[in-house]
Amino acid sequence: MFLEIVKQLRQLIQDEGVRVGEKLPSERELAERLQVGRSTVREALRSLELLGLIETRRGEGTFLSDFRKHQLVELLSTFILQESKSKEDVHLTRETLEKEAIRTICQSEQHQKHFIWEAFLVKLQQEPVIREDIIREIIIISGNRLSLKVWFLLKQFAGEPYQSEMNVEEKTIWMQLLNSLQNGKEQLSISLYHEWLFLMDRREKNGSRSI
Amino acid sequence: MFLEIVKQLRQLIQDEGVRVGEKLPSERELAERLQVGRSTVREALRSLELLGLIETRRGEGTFLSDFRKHQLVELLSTFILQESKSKEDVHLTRETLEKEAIRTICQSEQHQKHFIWEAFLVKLQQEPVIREDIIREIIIISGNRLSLKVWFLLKQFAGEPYQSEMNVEEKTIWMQLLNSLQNGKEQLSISLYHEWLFLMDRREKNGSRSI
DNA sequence: TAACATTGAGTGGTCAGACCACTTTGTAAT
DNA sequence: ATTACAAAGTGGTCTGACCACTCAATGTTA
Repeated sequence: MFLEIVKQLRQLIQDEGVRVGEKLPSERELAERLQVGRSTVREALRSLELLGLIETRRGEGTFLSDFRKHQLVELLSTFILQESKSKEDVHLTRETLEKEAIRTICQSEQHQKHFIWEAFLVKLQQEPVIREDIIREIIIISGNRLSLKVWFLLKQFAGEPYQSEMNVEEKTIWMQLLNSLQNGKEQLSISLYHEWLFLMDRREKNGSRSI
Repeated sequence: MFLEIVKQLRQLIQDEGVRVGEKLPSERELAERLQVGRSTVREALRSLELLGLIETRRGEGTFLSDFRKHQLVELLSTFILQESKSKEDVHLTRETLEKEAIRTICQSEQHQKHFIWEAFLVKLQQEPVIREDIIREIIIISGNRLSLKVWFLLKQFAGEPYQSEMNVEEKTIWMQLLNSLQNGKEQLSISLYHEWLFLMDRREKNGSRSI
């Protein structure tokens, strides 16, 4: 069973003391050492590669990669999102993550530290202001990397409105929201966020009011 | 690249409308249809198998399996969850989804319909009361299938506390929470939920107070 | 007719060998 | 010393060949 090979590979990596970034034995050598065919070794290696545990470079070899780069979310998303036909669900879940980021920021002491808002302010003041950039900044500030990853994926599925830029109305709201966040006013922040959503919604229905 | 084949396989599954438990085309047929060698198809299939997305039975064929059975968690958790920050992220994201479900229920008109609460009540009144079942019911009622799926995955990472049963204290809170939900009281519901989280937290630190 | 045994087609599991494209390294010519 | 070329090594892919197994059609027997 090729699962056995996966196991043996892990054992071999451990015994050999292969460290992150270092090279593994070649496929042909592994096949000989594990006493199996090369194709069997490859099936195991490709599985580990799909998981993001190893990295292969043609002509060079196979390397142990940093598993902090794991592709868990990416992988699962392709299978989860495929059946979730409802765009509405994607939207709602994405908005959930955004709102929670806002709440987290307000409830933590983070919002008091001025330097945190620097990047945010810069993005909001320069032209053009891309929605995606602003929201991403908010989630980064909230500090939950997993949320950020999930959000990033959902955003890709959500498509349009995020890739375009904010109009004057939206920017006004976000300036208020920034202020509200800095003062840790949760209720007000959420209200402003909802107000922004409402604006986006109307814009989408009315057609090309943007740009 | 074999990643391309993984992608194409997904597409094929979708186009063909293969459902969970049903049989996929044979490796030889797939090779012919995708215009690649059988070994390449196998590398892709074995990867999906390691993820638990398909199941192969010698002499019979390859079958689409329920993604909920995937062993990804077991495989990756040893690598990923070593940093305590990761664990915390998982917890927080999971709680985010749970809270949002509560909010959604309160804000919709759903909570007024009595029949919705039947399954919930049954689960809460019978013994033993498994935490996981209750929360799942809440998210189902909220109606966001995508959230449910993401939550399901995170729950597996979260591990312990969810698989055991509630004690008397917890059940009391949940009876109140149920009542609060039925009346659409958002603030109160969230407060009760937080109270429950606090209880779980304390229980975890104090050790084996449950069962 | 019913129960059993046999056979063959189809399937995944594995292997060996052959190319290909690419990278690295060693070697020879300049 | 630099450059140009050749060779070895590596992953990527395909082919064909077995094996072990399952299942269903077929044939055989009671």
